[in-house]
Amino acid sequence: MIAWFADAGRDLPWRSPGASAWSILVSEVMLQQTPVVRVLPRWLDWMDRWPAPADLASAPTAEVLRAWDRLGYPRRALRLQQCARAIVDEHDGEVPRGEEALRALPGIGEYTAAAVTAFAHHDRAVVLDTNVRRVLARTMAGAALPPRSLTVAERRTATQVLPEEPERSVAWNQAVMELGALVCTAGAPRCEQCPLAGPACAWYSAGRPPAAEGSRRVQAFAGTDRQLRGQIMALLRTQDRATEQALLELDPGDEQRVQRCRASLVADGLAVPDGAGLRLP
DNA sequence: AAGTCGGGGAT
DNA sequence: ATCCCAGACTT
Repeated sequence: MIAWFADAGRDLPWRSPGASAWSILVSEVMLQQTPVVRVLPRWLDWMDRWPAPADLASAPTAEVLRAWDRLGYPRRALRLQQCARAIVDEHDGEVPRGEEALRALPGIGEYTAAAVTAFAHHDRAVVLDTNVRRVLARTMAGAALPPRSLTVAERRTATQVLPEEPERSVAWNQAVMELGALVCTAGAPRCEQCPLAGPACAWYSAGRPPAAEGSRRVQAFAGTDRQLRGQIMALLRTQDRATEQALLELDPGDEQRVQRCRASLVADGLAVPDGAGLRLP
């Protein structure tokens, strides 16, 4: 796996030897539910503009939200700035070491704390993202896809296969994630390119049986509050403010929905009232 | 354990 | 149209 990564791994800027712990943390937050190709340009601009936690901490929040652009889930941008402020206030401006201290930061959950521990501090940590879960589900459990939510069995397996030696554990984490992203993909896995194709993979050995028919039942997007909230945020990013008229035009048929979304954005701190309209905080 | 929260490219 | 993406947080 580690040899495969050395040969096939992507050359991403947050993996360069000169990348700071903060820049790696920023990349991990941006990559939460957002593909690499879309994060790349935003991350480059972001790090050029706010290279250290103190820079982001003192930036106008409206500019932070604009720089976040269309990465999605803009609450992540808000939390990232809160994270920067917490690092400045509580950790002397340095990304803290240790999963417990990292998890106490806004927007840093189990996965990101482990990823920063491994990739920024080069300490041993059980990194379990969607890619690792899928690779382990196939190779170890013989299943086409991992369970819907993270289970204790998955944590146990991931801990079991993680190399003891810290440097190797970091390389392993990086390699398994990359394998899941490039080869052991959700849709059409490229088993012919996989170093684990064969006895090393239970799913491959079993003839790649299809996933059980579990209705994933993901929330639809068109017509939801999520979509309208996104449209409102897009409006606020490009124009300085949005009038009530402009907001209502986003969904002329449902004023209730517009008002509901407007109120929820204010409640989330993503927008502030501006007369009857809205503006960025 | 289930819901909510963006957005875009692939299928 | 549906799926999927280096998840976090609330209920």
